[in-house]
Amino acid sequence: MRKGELTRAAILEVALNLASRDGLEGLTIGLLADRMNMSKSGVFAHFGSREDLQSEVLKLYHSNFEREVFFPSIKEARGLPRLQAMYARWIKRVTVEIASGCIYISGAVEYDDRPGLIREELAGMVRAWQEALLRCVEQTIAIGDFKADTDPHQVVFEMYGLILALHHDARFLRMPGSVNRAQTGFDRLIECYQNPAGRAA
Amino acid sequence: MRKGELTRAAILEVALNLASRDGLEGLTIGLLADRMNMSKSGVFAHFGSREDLQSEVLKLYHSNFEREVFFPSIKEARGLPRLQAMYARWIKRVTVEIASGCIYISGAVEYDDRPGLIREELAGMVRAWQEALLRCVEQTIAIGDFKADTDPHQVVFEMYGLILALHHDARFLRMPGSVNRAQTGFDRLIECYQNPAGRAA
DNA sequence: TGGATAATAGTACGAGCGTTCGCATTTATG
DNA sequence: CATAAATGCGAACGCTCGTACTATTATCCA
Repeated sequence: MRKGELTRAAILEVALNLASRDGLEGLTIGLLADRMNMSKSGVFAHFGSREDLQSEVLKLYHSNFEREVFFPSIKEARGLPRLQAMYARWIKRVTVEIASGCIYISGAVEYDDRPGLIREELAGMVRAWQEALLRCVEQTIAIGDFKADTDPHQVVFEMYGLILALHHDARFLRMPGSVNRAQTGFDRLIECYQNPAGRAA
Repeated sequence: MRKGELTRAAILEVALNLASRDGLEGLTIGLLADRMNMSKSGVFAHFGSREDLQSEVLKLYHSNFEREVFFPSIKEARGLPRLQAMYARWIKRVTVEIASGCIYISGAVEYDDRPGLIREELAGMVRAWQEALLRCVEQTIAIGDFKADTDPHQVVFEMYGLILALHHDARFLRMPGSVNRAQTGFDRLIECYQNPAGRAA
């Protein structure tokens, strides 16, 4: 019982690395077994199916994302400080993932036309993150850090775009300076929507 | 001689559709043969290898992109009008591709860590498009439509981000209103960088 | 420490992959 | 019309995939 859970966790960690590089659809039990110095069936026995394995990897990625980006940020003060913290931690994470790959981003492409459990789970997680951003922007408006006529969906849309561009230019095109551009774009975004009167609260 | 080139072109068109949906790596000779009502070997005989097939599909996609987006836009007047035309046609194309898939975008994820001919070709095309945008932005600055201290790379970066966000939200998350947000974001971008004095030319 | 149980290895299967090759058929040309 | 070339089919190869089933080995608890 104890040993099993241990190796299962070890398998999942290696699987997360492989899936980050090759995508969840590129994750293969054979390669995973090689990396673990185990037999295919030995690895497979820990999961009911490949889809199960993918789902567990996805959940692991999600909880890592929450731990590194979301949870630390909501400790910041509501409004602009919290929004900036979210974005800063997000960029920090994606910057690391330029080398390893980002499952939220690669998964969005892999599963944009592939129905099934993984697609639904992944879309749920991405939507949850966007909604967390949305709530934060709404609070930023309500507090008075952003202008009252700000469209919160628009802000989230553009934030996501900056991150996607960062991932694209840095990881695919290997372009230097992308991190700075993602930050500059966010600064300009804030400047545009910021309330000149300052917060009313 | 004649018949061969004809079916080859027909194969490439179907292959482009499949690759748009499933990605260039998801393109399979077996499925392609089914769609063509041909045998696998019959399809294969038109190309030296699968990589050749992928490369030809990619070139076909590229020339379609140029024909629909780039070439019509450079007929517009240099500066802001041309930049706006480029973006408008780009959005129009991606809007259609929300249903079919965009190979530039899916390919960027598929090949971000997969070295080889296809990666190099794809990266070259994407870089060429970004450089075309870059030149256009530089002209927009030189003409005086944009402020003189505008960073052209930053503008291209943000334009690309808006398109990526559009593709992500509309195709993966099936979110309505994404096209409008991509347009709104571009309008705000122009407003930020536009020269208040107007063009000096 | 012994016996139940969990964990892993080994093997095999059927399917799909890209690719090769020989043969039939269609096509274009003298 | 005949003939040479172009074209496509069918079968097979070696490989990898996910998965199922059976042994064997390691682990845990009484």
